[in-house]
Amino acid sequence: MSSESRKKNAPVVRRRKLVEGILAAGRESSAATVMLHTAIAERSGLTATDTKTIDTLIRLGPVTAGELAGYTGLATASVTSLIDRLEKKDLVRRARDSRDRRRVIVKPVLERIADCQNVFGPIREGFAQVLENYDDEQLETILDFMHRSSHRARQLTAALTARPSPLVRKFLTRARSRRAKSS
Amino acid sequence: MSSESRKKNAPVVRRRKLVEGILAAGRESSAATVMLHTAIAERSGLTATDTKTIDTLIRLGPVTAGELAGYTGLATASVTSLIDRLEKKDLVRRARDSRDRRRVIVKPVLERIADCQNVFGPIREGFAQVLENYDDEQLETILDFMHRSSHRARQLTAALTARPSPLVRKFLTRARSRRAKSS
DNA sequence: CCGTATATCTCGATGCGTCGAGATAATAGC
DNA sequence: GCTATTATCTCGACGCATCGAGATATACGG
Repeated sequence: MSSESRKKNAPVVRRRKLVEGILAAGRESSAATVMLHTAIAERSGLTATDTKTIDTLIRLGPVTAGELAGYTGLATASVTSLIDRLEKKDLVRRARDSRDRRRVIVKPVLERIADCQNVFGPIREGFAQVLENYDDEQLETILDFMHRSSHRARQLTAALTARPSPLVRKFLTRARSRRAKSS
Repeated sequence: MSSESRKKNAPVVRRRKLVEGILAAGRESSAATVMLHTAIAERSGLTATDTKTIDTLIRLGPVTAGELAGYTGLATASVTSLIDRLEKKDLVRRARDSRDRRRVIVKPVLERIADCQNVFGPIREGFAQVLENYDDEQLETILDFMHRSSHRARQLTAALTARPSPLVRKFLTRARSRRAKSS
């Protein structure tokens, strides 16, 4: 954990600066990431909710419409039209659960998604180029860092989305939009 | 730059795997980032455009309303209400250009922004913790990587946003939303 | 001064995502 | 089989960001 105590002396300052720099760079970087994703979504004619949903589906695989409502925090009615939108673009497909035929299973159409993100062609290549600047050991570090930081990002997201309770959340949402109007 | 030629042999495979892993992790990570930002924005009652604008202002400093229209790709009417929204929350302030009093200079209220992102308190701390896993040299690598990759992200965003010409873009935008409806 | 160009704003309209409430279909218990 | 429950969908309405067109204010050239 802490291995800075046996260093000379100024190194502590150096480290502080490093950490500071990375945190700043992190903000820049995530802003850039968001912009990039926005651009991609716009190109594909997707909304923020759409891309969020697709990301979720990629991570979790097929889920039911109800579960999607849970993950996205949307009303079931909204989820229906969300699925409609995505299905129209063939990014997901509806399938009925054979066990419980009321259920709708939403499956991501991975080829189409990857394809639609063939925007990702140039992007992939672009980032691959960036990686050429590092040796294997450094890449290990980077990989490890990405895992850790994205894990942490998810934790933080969950904490923020923190629905104190499924119902209170509704209440808060309403209060929020009202506030925005009146003020 | 390239120092892999004097390595043994199987390392090539290992490197391919590493790069592959990082690219995959990168997608995961940026998805997580987007989600986190969405959550933050929602908490603050901001729209995607709002946060994008704020990011722009942080990077560029004060700009005129017209320039904002350029950067965001919005109509001037939209920019007006955009500034209204942000000003209402005191995240930006209007100031008249003394040289040309027609101009409205939009200044980010950095304290308020940082404050509003005091959501960033926990976030900052969260990521700082992640950094404790690495020694100084590794942090250097990470910092360098973040700079390079966010720079690349901006390039790619610019390429995507690529307005073939200021006017054609309008046309494309219209075509896009129309497509979404008819289909 | 006076007309033209520029920068922003106002206003009314539109599109889109979301929601609540009720409808529909399928399951589960008795 | 009948009823209560669950999962999703349909419908109508609403909020909000965006837009186009015209209004207002300022700058610039003659």
